[in-house]
Order: sequence, then C-alpha cells, then structure tokens
Amino acid sequence: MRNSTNTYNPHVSVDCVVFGFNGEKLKILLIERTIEEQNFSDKKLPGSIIFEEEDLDEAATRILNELTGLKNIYLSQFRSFGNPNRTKNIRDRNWLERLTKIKIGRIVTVGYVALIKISRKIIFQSENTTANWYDINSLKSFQLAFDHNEIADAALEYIRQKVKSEPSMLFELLPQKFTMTQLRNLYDTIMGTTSDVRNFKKKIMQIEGLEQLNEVQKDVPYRAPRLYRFDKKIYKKSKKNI
Amino acid sequence: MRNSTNTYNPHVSVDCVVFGFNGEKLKILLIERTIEEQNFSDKKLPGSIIFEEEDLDEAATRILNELTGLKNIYLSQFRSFGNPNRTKNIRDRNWLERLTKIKIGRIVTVGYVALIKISRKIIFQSENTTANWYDINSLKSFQLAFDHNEIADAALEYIRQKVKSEPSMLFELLPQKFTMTQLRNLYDTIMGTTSDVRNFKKKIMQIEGLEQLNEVQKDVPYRAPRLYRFDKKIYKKSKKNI
DNA sequence: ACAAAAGTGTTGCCCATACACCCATGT
DNA sequence: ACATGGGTGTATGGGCAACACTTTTGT
Repeated sequence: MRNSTNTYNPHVSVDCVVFGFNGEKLKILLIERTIEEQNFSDKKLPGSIIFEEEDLDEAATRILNELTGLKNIYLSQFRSFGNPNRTKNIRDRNWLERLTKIKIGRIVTVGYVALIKISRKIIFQSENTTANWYDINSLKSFQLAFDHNEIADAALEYIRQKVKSEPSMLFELLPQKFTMTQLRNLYDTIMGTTSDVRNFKKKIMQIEGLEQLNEVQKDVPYRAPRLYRFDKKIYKKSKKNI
Repeated sequence: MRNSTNTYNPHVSVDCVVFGFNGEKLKILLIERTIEEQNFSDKKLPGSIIFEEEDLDEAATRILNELTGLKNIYLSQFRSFGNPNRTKNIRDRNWLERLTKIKIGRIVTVGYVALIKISRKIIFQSENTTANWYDINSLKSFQLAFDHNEIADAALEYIRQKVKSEPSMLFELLPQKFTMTQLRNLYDTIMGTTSDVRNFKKKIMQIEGLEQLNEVQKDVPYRAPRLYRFDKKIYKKSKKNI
C-alpha cells in the first residue's frame, strides 16, 4: 500500500481576501512579497498552508490573527481554487519552496472573505511580512502572485451578492459609530450604485439593531452629521423570532 | 528540503450532491457502500480523490460521468469541508484505504451540487458501484459515511438560496417538456412553500426562454395539462442584453 | 453671506398577493 | 354524472423610486 506521500498529492492552503473601508474607498489588504536576489517585488493575498490538525475556518482565523493581531473577524468561505496550473509559475514555486522548505507539487486553496474595521489599529509589520491597504480599483493594475487576481475578483463578486441578502454585513466594515453617509457610500461602492439619500435611509433603517444616536460627529467644517450604531445582539435576536 | 510527502499532507477530494426530481419528490443520488467482511452496508455521496492534473470542476465532471455516463451536467461548487475529524471514523478509514490502496491521513473535500434530469436513462450499476435515488426527506434517517450528512444538508440549503436568484436552474431538473404543475411542485418542494397556482405562473413566465407549447401531456386520466419548455439559448441571450 | 454637506416627506406607480369559478377528460 | 386536476383574471395594498427645499456650521 502506498502511503499518502506521492509527489502529486496536493497541499491545501487558505487564502484570505481582506476588505476594509476608510469612509470613502473600499480597500483590500495585500502582502508585499520581495524576492531579493532578483530585486523583484510584488503583492499577494494573505494565506498559508493549513496545519495538520486544523479545520479550514481555523486556518483562516489563524492567518488573520497572525497578520493583524485581531480576533473575532468576520469570515466567510466563498470558493476553492484548484487549477493545477495555479502554482506552476516558476517564480511562485521558487518563492514558496524557499519560504516553506517544502517541495510543492500542487496547492488547492480555499478562499475566504474577511471584513475588518479599518480603524482598528493593526500591526501589519510582523517579523517577515508587510501588508498594506490598496484601493480596490487599483487591483486591475497589479499582477498578483499565483491566481490571486482571480481569487480577489471572485471575492468581490461574492460580497456583492451577499450584501443583497445580508446587508448587515456592511457594519463589519464600519467603525462602531458611523454616519449615514459613510454607510451609504460603503453600500454604493460595493454595489456600484448611487442610491438616493432619503430612500436609502428608509430602507436601511429597517434593519433591526441599527439605531440613531443622540450624538454628532465632531470637528467637521460643515453641519455635523448624526451618528449611528449597529447592535448585533438585537439584530440576531430579531432574526431568530421570524 | 522536505518534499511534499509528509503523512499529514491532506488529500483533496470532490464530493457531489446530485439532485433529481421525479415530478413529485426531490431526490438525492447515493452510492451503496458495503463492507462485506462486516456484513455492513450504508450509503455515501458520489466522490473521488482528485487526479494529479485535474482541476476541481473537471474532477466533479469526471465523477458524474463515471457514475452516470452523462455529460453536460449542471454543476456548481458550493463549499469545502476540511474538519480534521471528518475522516477519523475507523470504518471510513479502513474502507478508504482498502479502496484506494493509499494510506489516508486526511481529506479536504470540495462540495459540488449537480442537477440532473431524472428521466435521462442512467446506468447506475458500474463495475463496483451501485447508486440509487433517495427521497430528500429520508436523508435524516440515514447515517451517511464521513460527514456526508452535513455536506448534503449544506447543499440543500445552497440550492434553496440559489433558486431565489437564479430560478432558471430549476429547468435542469425537469424533462425537456414539462407541465406547469411539475415546475411549481419542484419549486415548492425546494423552497418549502405552497405557491398560488395563478401567481406562480405569472411570475415564472417572466423568465425569458420559458415558453408554452401547443401540446398537451398524453395518457392522463383527467384534463390533459399543457406542456412547456425552456430554451437556454434564448435565456442566455436575454441575460446578456441587460 | 456664502459654501458645503446634512437632513427631511409626499406622491405615483408597479409588483406581489389574495382569491373562485369553469373546463376537459376518463370512468 | 361525477371525480379529478387544469386553466384562467381582477382588485387591492404595500413597497420602491422619483423628487426639492431647508438647516446647520465654519470661514
């Protein structure tokens, strides 16, 4: 009996497409990859081969925690990618094998979407990785490692669909207190729409747990907008009662 | 440098949740698994370890073709399952190792939904596998191999969601010519609803490519119902023009 | 006073739902 | 003639889209 150790037995990794929102633009978190001897540098999605006794969700949680120090991040698996050619680029292979000290035959990767509040102070500079936020629109002009462009595009399409059926996920991208304009900008940025101010407010305020505060934003050079917050507990309770 | 061959390097498989509809009930296709020396038998989803140079979609296509002889089956990847315990049942391990002649450490599986027209004549009796249709409702009373109950449940939930945004997928489950009652039964079975006859027809007939024929069903002991068909080309063309 | 953005209600239209009776066929 | 399921239209209400002016604040 052969054991599981034939060369073509694929490795399994998890790649995370991490979205953030700075109040104006939708951002994606990319790892800077440098290959020094070639004086080459590009970008890739955060990701890792899964550990021996790790479930997929756990791997995604670990990757994000290692990268950002955060816990309790919104995570959602969206699709797996297993094209045999996805790891055949010679630069990617060399880089991987140098990093992991493992001879890589093939990698099937499970894609996750993560949503994080960009305001949370994040340490992106760990021992050997640097990450930065990039504008979603700039993605087209990057050639990411592996098939990460395809994965990022699929993730974007996925959250577009998902916002329709579960708009409360938007609050994962906003600070604890936010303005209606921020919320609407976020929605429109993701959906590619330009919503009417009044209609948007009417619709969005139907979400249980979203409430207006008796507070306004400070230090703005015009009429101060009111603040809102989203109480996830109230939201979940109301969903159960349906 | 180690090569990829450590014991815990997971295998990757594809499992297919195949749905069919007999005009009344929603069915799922399950493989009969017998372990002779234990005089034991149960059921599992169709699935296989992926081949060396095979993409995930290809693997799913191959599995279904080997099982049914059919090509051009509607397929949609819906989720991957990687709990390290999913292959730890000793019965499952022994069965797998005997079948594959490979020592199995761990398997991450990619779940696909397949929709097939139950009318298509299918050879379910290949050399070493037998498959049968089972009522969806009977799933609860089976204890399937591995975590296949969980996978089947997730698949069912997935198609429920998907029918909402893409109701034309229902036609994959119906014969080329079908009645409005069959279509409505199918919809209601999946969605768990009981639609009003007239309202349902109005809504569904909005789908481009669905057309009423000048033909009725034969050999029915009551007023013969009219037949409909769905033209996928017309449908796709109309979608592009939006 | 002016610039910049926030905030607020009403109307019309369309789509979704509710609902009941007659028709065709086989026994 | 009767039993079985097939087939059809209208009226109503609720939700969504369109739309413009006033308010607040800082300079």
